[in-house]
Amino acid sequence: MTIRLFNTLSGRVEELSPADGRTIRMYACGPTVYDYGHIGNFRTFLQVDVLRRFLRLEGLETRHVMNITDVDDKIIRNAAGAGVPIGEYTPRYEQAFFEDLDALEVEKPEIVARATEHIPSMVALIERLAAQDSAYRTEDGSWYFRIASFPAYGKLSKKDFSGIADGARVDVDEYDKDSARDFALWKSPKDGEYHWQTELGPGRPGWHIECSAMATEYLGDDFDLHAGGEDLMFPHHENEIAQSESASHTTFARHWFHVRFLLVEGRKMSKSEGNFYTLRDLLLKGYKASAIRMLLISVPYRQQLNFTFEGLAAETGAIDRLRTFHQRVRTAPTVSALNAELASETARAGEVFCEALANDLNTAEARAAVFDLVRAGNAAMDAGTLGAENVPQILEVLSRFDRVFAVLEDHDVEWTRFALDWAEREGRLDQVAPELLAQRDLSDEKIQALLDKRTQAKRTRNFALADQIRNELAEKGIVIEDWKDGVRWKRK
RNA sequence: GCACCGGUGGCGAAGUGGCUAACGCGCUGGUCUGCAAAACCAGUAUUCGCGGGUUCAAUUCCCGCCCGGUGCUCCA
Repeated sequence: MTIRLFNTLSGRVEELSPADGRTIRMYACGPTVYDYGHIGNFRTFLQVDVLRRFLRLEGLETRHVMNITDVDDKIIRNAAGAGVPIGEYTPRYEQAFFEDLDALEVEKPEIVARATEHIPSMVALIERLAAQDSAYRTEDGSWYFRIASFPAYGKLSKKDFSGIADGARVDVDEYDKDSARDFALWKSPKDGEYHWQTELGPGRPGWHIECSAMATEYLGDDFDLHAGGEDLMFPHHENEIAQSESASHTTFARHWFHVRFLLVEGRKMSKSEGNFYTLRDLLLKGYKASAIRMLLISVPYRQQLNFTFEGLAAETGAIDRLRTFHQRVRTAPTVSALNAELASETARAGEVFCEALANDLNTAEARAAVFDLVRAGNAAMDAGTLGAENVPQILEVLSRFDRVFAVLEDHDVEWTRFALDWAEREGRLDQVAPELLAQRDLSDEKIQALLDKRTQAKRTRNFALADQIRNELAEKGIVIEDWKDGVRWKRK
């Protein structure tokens, strides 16, 4: 199937295909590991995950590189504040980042590259630029990229810098560089800052150079796709293009994928608005990892998603319904005759699912197709017309769905427990929802004992006692369901 | 201020120059139940921010306005 995706560079929806016919070589800007990731960060990583999962569903391979920025101004500042070297400061946040990705079922890229482990590649790239006068050194020993040397500058973000590129020199004294727009490739150390001794002199890399160097090292001078949040378009990605193409004299990335920012409760997310949430904040409030994933991927990546707690609750319900259906299809009684109408609805759901994703990753339409199948399937099961042959067909579509959405398998309880353990270690139990805290002291055995007591009460028609036990458990977030074959319960 | 994107039912949203405007959640009713819960079924926008225009026909195209968001000195 032809996969069509919006390309920021051309401003149009275009076919995405691997240059070599089978492997998509892609680079996605990763995190700066100075703090815990927030839901805005994760929307981007999740949408890239949806893309790579879909590419693989379509039979392509992926060679996906993600960088870890483990040296930059914020890290240096925070590490200094904590009184530790940056090499001791960043690993815990990098680890936390990957734990969060695990909780969100984000597949790990084939290659994860740390900036601090690729200094020689960056130095080599800067030297190549310097050799052709695209880079220059300033008084203090820093190196800058000369934007005037790259006429195409601005082609990604559609900005016109021709006025500057004309060679008109801006005030040199103020910036100590030739043009105000020129950006740092290599920063000389200020009073005792951490630095590397290199052929360029002592210093540390600028932010943009790490991505250029690592992308090229693992993917070659030109590759298929480059991804990131919309804010990175300018200047970060523009600068990557300038550096890389100046050095290689070929196209850097052919396709550029940018994920839109989200709103939280209708407002832009910011610490001052009080609507800034990390993944862990939400888990401790009692929201499930799967619901967070579902909400963040269900709105197509170019739309401005409004992230709300009501939406989170809605997705929890939607996932329950899907999981219940999945289970029901596997265990429902069947008849020998194929339900032809259901078979054709199943086939259509499978087709629409892939077509929607192939059409610029329309996740909303894709999941709608699956819910259509859920309704049709349930109706057939209610009517007792589910054919034995219908079952594998439906399961195949669900499997297809889940290879991209990854929400059918229930790992929610373990991730919530993980977050609770983390909160305890960090002394953050005060941030945990009371319901979750109450549940912590409630072992499965205790719950079972209470349920037995309730069943006994019901048997003697002592409904007042039975309901009292049910209410007590409900207050602690334990939901009871009386089924024909016995009592089931779950942690809400 | 300049540039770009969006404004669809109670909420999140898909979509299209003309077919009953998807889907999820919620809500209402029903089946089931001691009552619930869960599950299932049914119903739930004469209408797509506001005003004008183009057209046989606009939510869908154009113009203006209002509102939200993003970028314009490294926030996904």
